[in-house]
Amino acid sequence: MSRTRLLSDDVILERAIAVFWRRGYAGASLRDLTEATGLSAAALYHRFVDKDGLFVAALTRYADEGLVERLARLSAFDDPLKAIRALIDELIALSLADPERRGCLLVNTALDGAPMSKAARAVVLKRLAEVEAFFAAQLRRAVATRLLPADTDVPAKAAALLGAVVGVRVLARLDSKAGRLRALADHAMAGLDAPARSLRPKSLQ
Amino acid sequence: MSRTRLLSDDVILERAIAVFWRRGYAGASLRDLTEATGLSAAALYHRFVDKDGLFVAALTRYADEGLVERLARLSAFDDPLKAIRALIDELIALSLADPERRGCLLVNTALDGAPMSKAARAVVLKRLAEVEAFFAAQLRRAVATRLLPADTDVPAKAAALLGAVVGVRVLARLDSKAGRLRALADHAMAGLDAPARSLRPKSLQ
DNA sequence: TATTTAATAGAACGATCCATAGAAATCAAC
DNA sequence: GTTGATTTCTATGGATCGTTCTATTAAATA
Repeated sequence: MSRTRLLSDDVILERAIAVFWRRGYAGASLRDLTEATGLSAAALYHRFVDKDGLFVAALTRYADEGLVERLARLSAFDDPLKAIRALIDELIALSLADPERRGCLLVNTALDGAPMSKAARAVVLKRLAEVEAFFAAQLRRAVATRLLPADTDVPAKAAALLGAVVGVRVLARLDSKAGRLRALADHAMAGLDAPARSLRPKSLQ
Repeated sequence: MSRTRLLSDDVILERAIAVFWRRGYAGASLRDLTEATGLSAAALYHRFVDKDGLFVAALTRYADEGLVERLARLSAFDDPLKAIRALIDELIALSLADPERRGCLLVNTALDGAPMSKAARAVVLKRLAEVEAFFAAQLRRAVATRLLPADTDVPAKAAALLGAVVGVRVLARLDSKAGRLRALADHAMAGLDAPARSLRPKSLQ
């Protein structure tokens, strides 16, 4: 009963993601967005209310696209530790494959200081929490199958792994050769079956 | 032979740092900066040429203030591994002590997508490289004194530690209880004397 | 075909952006 | 007190910001 849309939401968001990814929220102007999407500002506003609405939609789609399938697929691995390592390796490969070195839109947004909506922040928190939950689930499996010691502090290790992933994504934005990122991954995995002990200062024990 | 300055560069940069830290580069308007510093835009431009000049000066001062003394002091530790751990712990304490949860200005800037000068990016790269160099130096000492195995891959481990620090700074911006950050630190230290082995997928060895 | 309804574009909005020009203010040297 | 150098403020420039108004287009329904 109405005019058909020239562009699907999919296409628009795909193009908007590229802009936000490259420029950040505050750095992405409406002009950038209209040029990239091929839609007028009025049309964008008609669909997404305002700039922040478009941003939240873009963020959500970015996570849906890059995270959901990946976590589901890796969760099906027989070896939970290999699932963890595979996730990190895939994110490294993604980072290295991007000639623009844009890192991860979610992580970039987490550090974006520009004033933005609570909704946008909430998306970031929720999606990173999904990654952490994935790690926790795999670690629990690993403990259950005795791949890791029974006294493993699963939440702590899951948080540490999330930190490692974030580290990879940030370093990937700087310059970082492939070797550095892999070193980070190796280090993160090595820390799993090596409970903190000798290296921890006495004062902190 | 001229009019005396109302405010020292120290004071101005201190206040400008607070603005850039809270808002990011693109998010910090000249209005924000003039209000925070108490100086007119013209006066700021007279001293720092343009917004980016002020930003670079602020970034540099931020690093000089937070990094130089700290790295020098910790380098004097007898135990190099304790020096590493102390740096991480101090950064965690700093992160937790900030009620605004602004993280680290250098790391935030590294991820800031907004168009900014090469000079600003260069400052970030240089200062984070200093942290990595500190880690590398301590690791070399640790190897020399047999605290770590002789075959330790120092550059790889240094990069991994830098990644851990970055991870701490990012997670600290999200919500992150103290426990999560300490878990990350524990994990990072644990990975040091545990060379990657069993957990590394066969395909990657 | 006429009507309805959503999607779109163009033009313009006020606000704010970064930046500058010119004058006023201040202090040291003479 | 005059001169000269420098800092500062006021005022404002043009550009761009995010947003909205109005009108047009195109498809679905009647």
